[in-house]
Amino acid sequence: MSQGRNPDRTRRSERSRQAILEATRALVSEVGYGKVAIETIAARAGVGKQTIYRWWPSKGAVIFDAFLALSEGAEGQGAALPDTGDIEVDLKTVMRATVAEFADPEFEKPIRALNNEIANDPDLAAQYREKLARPLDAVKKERLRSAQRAGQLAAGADLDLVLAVLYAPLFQRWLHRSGPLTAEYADSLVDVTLRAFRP
Amino acid sequence: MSQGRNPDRTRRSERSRQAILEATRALVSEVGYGKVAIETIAARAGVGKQTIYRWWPSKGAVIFDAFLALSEGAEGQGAALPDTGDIEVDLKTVMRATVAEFADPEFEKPIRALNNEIANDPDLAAQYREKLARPLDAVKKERLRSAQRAGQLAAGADLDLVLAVLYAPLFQRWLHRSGPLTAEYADSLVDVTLRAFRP
Amino acid sequence: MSQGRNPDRTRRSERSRQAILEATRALVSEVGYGKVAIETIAARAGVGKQTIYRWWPSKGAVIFDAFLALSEGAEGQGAALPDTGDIEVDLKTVMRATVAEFADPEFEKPIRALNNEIANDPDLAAQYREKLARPLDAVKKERLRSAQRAGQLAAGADLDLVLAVLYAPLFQRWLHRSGPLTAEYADSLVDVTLRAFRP
Amino acid sequence: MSQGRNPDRTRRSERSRQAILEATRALVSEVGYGKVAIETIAARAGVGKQTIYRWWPSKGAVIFDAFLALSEGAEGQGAALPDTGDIEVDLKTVMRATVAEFADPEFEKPIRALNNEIANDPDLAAQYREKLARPLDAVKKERLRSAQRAGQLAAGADLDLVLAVLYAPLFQRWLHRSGPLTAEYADSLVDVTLRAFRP
DNA sequence: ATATAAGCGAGACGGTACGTCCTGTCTTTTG
DNA sequence: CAAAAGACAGGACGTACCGTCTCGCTTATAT
Repeated sequence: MSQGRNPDRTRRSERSRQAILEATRALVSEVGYGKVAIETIAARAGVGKQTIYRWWPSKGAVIFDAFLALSEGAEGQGAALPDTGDIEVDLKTVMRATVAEFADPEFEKPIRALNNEIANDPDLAAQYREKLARPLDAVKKERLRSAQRAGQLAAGADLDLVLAVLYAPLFQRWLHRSGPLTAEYADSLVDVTLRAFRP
Repeated sequence: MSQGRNPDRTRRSERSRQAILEATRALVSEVGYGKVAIETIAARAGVGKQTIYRWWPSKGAVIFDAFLALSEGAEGQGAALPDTGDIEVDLKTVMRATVAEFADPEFEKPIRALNNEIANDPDLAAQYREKLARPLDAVKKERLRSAQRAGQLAAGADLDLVLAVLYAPLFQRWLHRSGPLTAEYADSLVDVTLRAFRP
Repeated sequence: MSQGRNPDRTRRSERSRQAILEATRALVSEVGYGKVAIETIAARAGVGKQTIYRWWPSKGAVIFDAFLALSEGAEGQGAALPDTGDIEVDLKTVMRATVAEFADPEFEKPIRALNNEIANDPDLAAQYREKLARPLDAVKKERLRSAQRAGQLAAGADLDLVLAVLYAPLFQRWLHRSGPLTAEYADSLVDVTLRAFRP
Repeated sequence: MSQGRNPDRTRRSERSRQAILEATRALVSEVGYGKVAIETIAARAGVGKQTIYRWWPSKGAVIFDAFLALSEGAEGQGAALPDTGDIEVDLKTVMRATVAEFADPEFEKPIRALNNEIANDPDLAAQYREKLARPLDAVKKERLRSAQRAGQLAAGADLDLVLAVLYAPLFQRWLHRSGPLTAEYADSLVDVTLRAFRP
């Protein structure tokens, strides 16, 4: 199906849309989720408030979109996980990177903001799963399937469960600040997972 | 938060304190976390706003206290986990109960509210860990240690990690609504965990 | 405002013009002057907002035109005042009719709206005087001149002043609601005027 | 029974009330009635918007109060009209002063604003009549009664009607800008009135 | 037993932000 | 190719709460 120009007949201003998302990103990073006001976004974006309310149902939706849009390009490029042939090595590489990302104070506020929206709005959660989580998981599962083929992972393993065991503890530790996010922790999660799902 | 050791120290009105916590619980259940206003709590509790501000630093702290107080009794009573001698059976019992609790629509809003506070306020997160999570974890670890002694669990297993692998996937699925909370899911988490940490 | 002498000059849509004026009249009657919005007029008239802005400089001008247009026909027809030969009788007839008109709740809102525009916009006031007040006054003065010729009114009387004494008290009483608008009041104004200007 | 402290003691801030009225007066004079915004009044007065909405039902009421308050002192002092014994001389003095006042461009905007409110809000009109118009009329009627006693005015004259004939034409000329406000016009109104109501 | 001071209910205050409405301009689409 | 449809930046509306600040009143020591 040809991509083409957008045949949809909305008269929506792309310029304003971009300005709003950009201003939102900037403000969330600067003052944190709770203190971002629609009025401030509008002012910063040089946009009338109505233009925001016309296209988004809530502040949460704007913030969500702002960061969703940000990640939409990345996902296409970093399409595949490393595959050295050794699943343990590769997972540790990936998990350590994830740990580092979470630990980066720069991303702290935006990620918490995004998470907040997801946790409190079922609609946004659904969007998140479909547009962000699922594609990212697909990439990871691809690598896991490769490991299954290589006999490094149980053939019958439920890959969603594998991912949950791998990532959920890390996520929870970050969310509740219940412990330090270290490379060691990343490694031990990989170890546990591989032990649980070895052939 | 909940008052100090010496109750004679202050002239704080216990009646007002209870009314505030009770009103807060009711309001969170009725309208959800985001829409609870201090003014509404005060009105519902028949209390001046200042009485709230005098004793709690933020709305989050009130909500947090409201539910912390609720759980404070429970923890003492249900002190120990079942111990039939079979760790798999016992964990499945406990996990299924947890799943049921999360799935209960009645507790949906309060637990999300509480989680919200924890995720966004490091101070409350610390309190949560110390007053709620740690005691509950201690009880579970006790049962795990019993399993270690019985040779059903690796002797050297990091029990915090065991609990993380057991509970975090469930928590994340609930938080992000990424799947149904079923007894089957509970069971598979127990299976995975025991496989990862068998002697 | 109402269109120029040469109708071929512009490509203005007469259909739209009529629809706008009609919608304006309806809305003023329904919700009163203060609450009539250009957007509502446009919607009701099935017209783009721009079509209103293209031809009128302000909301006041539209409202003014709407009622000016309404009176434009009437003035030509009811060209002359009754002339029974007795100025007192005739003036009382006319004044009682005026009182009745003002007292009609149906015309309350439109007349107040029109007056509002006149009182607050010098340009509209000038138009009003020229297009509405002057012609109407001319008709009345004609009758007064007839009375002068009949020796019922001082020959040198300033007819503008006569009309002012006759009508201004009535107008003010209506505008400020400072008293009831009755036939008796109409009569006493005629009596006073004739006393002041008898030959 | 001792009077004591004021029992209907509201907690209303007199300071804020004054600041609001003062700011309103200033703004009406500066930008005219139509462009005064509640938000601007609040900002100028250093007051929260709610403090205005708490005590006044509408913008009109604030503006009305602002100018009512202004006139409240004056009325007590300038209690009596001049009484030289010659009603014609005294009325001309007073009417010329009134004409001068209306002609003063300084008072143009406030008086028009006040009139606007009265013309469009029956409640404010009632207040106006009672608090401003009636007391002022009472003073004038006192002088007219003195003239009746001196045989310069018909004993049975309806004094309200006398005042209407005297003032209404002037008021209407000012409101609709239908002619210049001159001393000559003032004089001729006095002449007409005295002719109509001579003994 | 009495003053005295803290805590209390109440609620006004200066503010910030909300979400809606309308203005007057500009752009796109349609008949 | 004119006009409807309607998006846009801007800004005021009136409401809801924030967190602070008196008010009088009650109550519970600490003289």
